[in-house]
Amino acid sequence: MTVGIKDVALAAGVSVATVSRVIGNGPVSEALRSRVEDAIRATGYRPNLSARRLRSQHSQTIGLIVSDIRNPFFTAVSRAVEEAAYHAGMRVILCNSDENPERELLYLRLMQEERITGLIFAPTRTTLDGLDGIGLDFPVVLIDRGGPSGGHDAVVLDNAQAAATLVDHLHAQGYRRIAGLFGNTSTTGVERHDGYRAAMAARGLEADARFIPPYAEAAETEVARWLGGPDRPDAVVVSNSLLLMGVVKAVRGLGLSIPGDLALAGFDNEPWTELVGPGLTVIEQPVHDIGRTAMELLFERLDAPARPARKVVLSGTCVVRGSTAGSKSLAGAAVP
Amino acid sequence: MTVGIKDVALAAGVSVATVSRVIGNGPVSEALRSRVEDAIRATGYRPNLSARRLRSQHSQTIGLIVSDIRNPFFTAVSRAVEEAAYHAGMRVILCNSDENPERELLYLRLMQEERITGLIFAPTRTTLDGLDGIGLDFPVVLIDRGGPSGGHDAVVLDNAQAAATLVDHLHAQGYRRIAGLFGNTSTTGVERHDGYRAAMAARGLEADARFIPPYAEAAETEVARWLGGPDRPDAVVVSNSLLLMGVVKAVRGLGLSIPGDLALAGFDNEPWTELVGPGLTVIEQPVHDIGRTAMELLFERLDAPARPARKVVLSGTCVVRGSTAGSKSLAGAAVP
DNA sequence: GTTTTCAGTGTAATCGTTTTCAGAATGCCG
DNA sequence: CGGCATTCTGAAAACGATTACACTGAAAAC
Repeated sequence: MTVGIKDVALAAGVSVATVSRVIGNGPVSEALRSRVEDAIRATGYRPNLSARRLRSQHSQTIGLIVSDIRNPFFTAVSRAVEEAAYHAGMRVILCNSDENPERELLYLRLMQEERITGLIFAPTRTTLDGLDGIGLDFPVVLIDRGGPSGGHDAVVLDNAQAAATLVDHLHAQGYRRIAGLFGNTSTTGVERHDGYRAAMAARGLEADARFIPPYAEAAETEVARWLGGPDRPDAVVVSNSLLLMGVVKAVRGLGLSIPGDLALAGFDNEPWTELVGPGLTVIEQPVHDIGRTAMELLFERLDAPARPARKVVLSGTCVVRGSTAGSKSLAGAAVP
Repeated sequence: MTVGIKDVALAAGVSVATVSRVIGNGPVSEALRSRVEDAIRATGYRPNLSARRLRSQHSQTIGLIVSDIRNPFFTAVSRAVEEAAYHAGMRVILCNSDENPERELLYLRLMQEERITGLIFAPTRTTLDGLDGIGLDFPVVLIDRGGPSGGHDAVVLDNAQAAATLVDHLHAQGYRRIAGLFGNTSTTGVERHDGYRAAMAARGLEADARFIPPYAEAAETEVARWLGGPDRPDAVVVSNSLLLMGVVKAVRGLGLSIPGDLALAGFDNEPWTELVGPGLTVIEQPVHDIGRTAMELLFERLDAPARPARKVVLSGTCVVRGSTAGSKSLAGAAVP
């Protein structure tokens, strides 16, 4: 038989209300408080969170839905979120959607049943579009995928600018045939593509972009074909680290060198990017800040439900490494 | 006002019991069932999980405590666990202990308050020792760190054998001065060290092992010092991927080459190990199997609480890559 | 034709807390 | 010394579901 608040009350010779007040730091005389605390220790009492949540109507729980926790970006964000949550005395429910709208719906439903306090969510494009129609009764903060400033708070990277930075950097290093490889499920891919395209246009270069599914294998086969074809690029901007990995594999598979045969620039400064080949040039996202800011937005929203939605745009830092060191193209460009 | 089971009952013209039975697939006539289902849809009713758990005394929740979800090993395991859990209609509570015994205690307490059904746990050595004294009222399955076959179910890698495999492989490639670098917080470090030491002894080689805190930086400085010292090894067996990363950094920082100046063999076949330098030789752990097996053990334990504890030992696969390609030592060994 | 089953349904008790409300005790003031 | 805040404390009513139990009517068994 598990010990409940009644048993503690009995042991301490007080009412259950008093025990509850001791736990919740309510007004209790010192004498009783210590008697109750002794009783709690003696009985090994642990409050039942389900009962507590039911009665108090506070779940003290925030939901976190990401596409895949194995993506280091989300791993890092989730740690930041959890840290902030536990500091605020809250719990986190983590769900992996696998970029699958059905699973997202399933988990949104779960969140409602858990009566969560608020949600931090990195939705697919399809779910993002229908989000307002679902009738969620808790605030939502979008991360990573902001969308076109819908009615929700959001914290995102300045994707367009980051992509443009990479293009500019490659251009400055003398590369001209700069291709782009983007994931096709999230809005980040779209935004980064836009930035890429704009920067290319600004330089008077011809854009050559492809959208593919967010798997390393997809990138690998795509790039292998690309490098064998007629429109062979001499540099590639890659939309995320998973795809970047695929590209590296393809290049190595073909026995080509980085940056000699193909320069590479991507997103997410993961530890290994420093160690691969000459080091990979990447945009470093402020992952921890993203998680923390999302929690801040959420808390502020809970404080003031009526305030207009805000979108926080953080900018990334360009970490330059050997994978974009100039360049035979530079020499080539000097010829004519 | 949130809609409760009463509102649904009212809308459908039935009692709350009937609504509850519809939800729980209890015995209800077809006519009423569809009327209730319509009412649920119409009202947008979502059952309150706290209430349900309180009354039914089933939390349908399993706990998962790991040291750090950013460690790809645990990331992968957690996905496997979640997958199995959601298949069984259960939820997962994930906690990061950061290898900190205090936090572990904190989270164990949380688990009790959540009245979880069972726990999957990768404990530090200190917590493992005191685990029986805590009086947990749910079954525990240990992962990654089994300990000396305590009273708990566990699923672990055959660490000693895996480490020995790496030593044997390095020996076969002609290396003789084979050092070992191990994490000092978990039992895995200890077991891998034992395997390393035994294999070295069996070959008549002198072991040279060091235990360090589980951070890449620690490995980096340690190895930098090591390579500058008099006992400079020509190969290193490294206990986990975080440390392995540190070692690679150190070697590159010193401008040395792999495997020319130092051969490397480690644990965990993460995607990037294939891409670094000539590729890193590693022991691949069956991460997904570990998670799945842990859940299976847990379910079986729930079925049969009395059955004696079982320890499942899985073996890893040695993935050979360039970082252990033989070797100037081989030439050296041929001289005398 | 009467008695048993039995499937389907409703009523009310229950899970373990928090919280409202009212009462008891204390101190202060006039 | 009586009245009035002020502070603690306890009894009892929620919270929103599940489930034990009693009941109904129809079908089956005698």
